[in-house]
Amino acid sequence: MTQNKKTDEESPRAGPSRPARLLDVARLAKVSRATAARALGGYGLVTEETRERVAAAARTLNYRLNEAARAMRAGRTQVIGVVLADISNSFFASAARAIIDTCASLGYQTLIVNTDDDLKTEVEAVQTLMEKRVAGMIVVPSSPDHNEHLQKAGAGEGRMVLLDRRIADIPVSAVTTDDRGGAREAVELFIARRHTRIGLVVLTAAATSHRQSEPRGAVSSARDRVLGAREALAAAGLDLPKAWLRYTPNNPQMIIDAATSILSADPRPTAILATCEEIAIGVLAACRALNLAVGRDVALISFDESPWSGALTPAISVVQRPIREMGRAAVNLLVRQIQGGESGRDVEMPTILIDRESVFDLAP
Amino acid sequence: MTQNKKTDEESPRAGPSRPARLLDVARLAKVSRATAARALGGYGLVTEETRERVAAAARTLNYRLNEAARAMRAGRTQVIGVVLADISNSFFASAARAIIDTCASLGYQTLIVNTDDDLKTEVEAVQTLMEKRVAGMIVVPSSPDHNEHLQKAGAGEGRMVLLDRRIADIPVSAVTTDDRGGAREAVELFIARRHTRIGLVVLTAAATSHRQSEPRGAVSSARDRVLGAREALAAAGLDLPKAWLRYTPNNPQMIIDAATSILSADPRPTAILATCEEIAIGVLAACRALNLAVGRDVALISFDESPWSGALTPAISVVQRPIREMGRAAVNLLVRQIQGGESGRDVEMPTILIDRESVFDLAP
DNA sequence: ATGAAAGCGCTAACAG
DNA sequence: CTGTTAGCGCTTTCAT
Repeated sequence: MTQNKKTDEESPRAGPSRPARLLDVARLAKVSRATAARALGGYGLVTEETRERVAAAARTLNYRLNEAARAMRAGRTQVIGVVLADISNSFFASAARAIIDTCASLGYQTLIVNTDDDLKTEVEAVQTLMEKRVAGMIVVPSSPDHNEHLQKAGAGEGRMVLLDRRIADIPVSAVTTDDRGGAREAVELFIARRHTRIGLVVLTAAATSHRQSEPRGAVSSARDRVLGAREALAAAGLDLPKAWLRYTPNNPQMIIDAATSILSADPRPTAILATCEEIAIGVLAACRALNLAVGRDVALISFDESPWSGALTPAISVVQRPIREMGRAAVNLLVRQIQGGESGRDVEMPTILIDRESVFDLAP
Repeated sequence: MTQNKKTDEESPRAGPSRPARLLDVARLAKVSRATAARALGGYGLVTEETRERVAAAARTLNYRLNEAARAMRAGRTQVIGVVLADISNSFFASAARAIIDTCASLGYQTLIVNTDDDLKTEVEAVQTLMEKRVAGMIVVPSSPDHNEHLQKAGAGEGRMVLLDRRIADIPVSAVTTDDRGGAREAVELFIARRHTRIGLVVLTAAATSHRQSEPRGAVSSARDRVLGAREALAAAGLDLPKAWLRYTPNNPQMIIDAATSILSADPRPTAILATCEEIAIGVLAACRALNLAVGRDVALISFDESPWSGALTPAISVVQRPIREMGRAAVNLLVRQIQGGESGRDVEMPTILIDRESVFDLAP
């Protein structure tokens, strides 16, 4: 026991397989652990010469910081939590791609949770992520009303950024798109092509069956798109009868039913705005079943560009949103909050209307 | 300093916000940390009565194990790494959904890395994940040849399961589908509908420009699909001229070019098998540009069911693969390896041919 | 059956 | 400018 001081020296790690620790680096560089930490971490005071010796030692030993240890010490991890409805949905998948890559480039891991737009699952997910001491989270909120869990998480230690959907009156910044403007432009295009009977199929997590009136829990992006469409309609003195507006949850058959119901109205609309890719697919399916030709009998514009929209015959016109940029922006905003403590302000990104063949001109 | 023993007792954690530690639970239950750990962890010997007292204490304090501390102690995390080409691709997105959910239900986090099917990126990703001490990884290998990095990771501490693609001669189990059988059935359907000029567009990460001959780095799934198609062709005494077979990397324009080139051959095939969704989209686009109608001029079968395949006019026939089940199986296999030490064997799942309208009957 | 105590690898407050 | 040292919360011998 008297020789304990030398124990370190006498027990080099067994086998070359075991990864080097900070202590190993310090020893090789002939400095203390503290100095090595300072040199590597780039904080505190260290001579240039020492710094280099330590760096060299780290390189030869192929040293990599043990993140578990750091996380434990710091009481928080290098993980960013992402709470979204469903990663297999193409919008979220694209956003996730951007988020993951941006996080990786900034040294963060990304932990993804699917909620299927269920509020209870979301609350639990946020709770769990806080317990896991994530550095921050990016949340696509499933509801515009219930936000206590977001308040709590966003206000406290855990930083938060909302994606795709805003929530009024809470101090959490959001990255969204100009959904209202996008919808307005889309409807304006219909009108310019002389359509006057214009229908809307809207996806909402909140709707439990297809309905005409706006469901309570409609999320900001859905609401804004309806709002924008109504604006354009009103500006042209056009009406939006209840029979031409349907809300539907994200279920293939229910979407088809909603679209079918609109297209079976008398008179039926000659143009339809679909608030997302899933809706557009449902409209396509409904048209098929009703033997209506998109681009000839029914004009169609969908939100969100996807790989197939330009490949179909007719090619589908879309309101394109900068999904990758949104994901990137969300991460940057969040990381700035984590590191700098800045609150950061909301970001709203522009949409682009891509006019293809699905919007035909309705001769007068 | 003499009173140090009592320090613990005298300093309850500041504020109720700070999460409870094991020590807090132990104190409330009037046992030592060790006993509390045993009771909660369900190992070692503990009286039933003590166990219950500890459980109750944990419940009242809302205790949750600090994973960072556990990870540090254990030298490994509760994280499963997933290395795939691109999470925004619909096949991988669906697989990821299943993987994430299954992992979550088993208490694992999922860390996803995108490689864009680039070998160098993949090698780095595997390396990084090992350094992060993940419990195991699920890899979609970008190449059938270069596998030293997988060998090293899979053989050592880090457990590994391959997804979607096999690699010969390495002791790492894989979850795949019967791509060969699927392709065979697809071509047999073409033949049953009296098609004799059948073309193939194949996606390979390895191809640098579209080519007729099989590129060296073709991944097992791509190779098997070609193999299956050739089998069916051969069984019917049919030929596959070079002009009707193209390999292309995953780039929209290059895919369209490949499809266009096949459809411009003289004579041109009346049926085309697309090895994945992206290829199908490219074929659709090429047909559009060449003014050829799918389902009338060109029969089409694609691998992988997607939301739009049934909604198009004509509805597209597909070789459906059980993507969710594949993801689930991969996680289960991996976790069994992690926990039980079992090696686990390869899993090959069946495909289902869904016959819709894109395969018309070619009257003799 | 239970408790005391020794670390896992890292950081930071403090002393030189 | 550098070293000493004390933990972060958990697990796991080794005593009792």
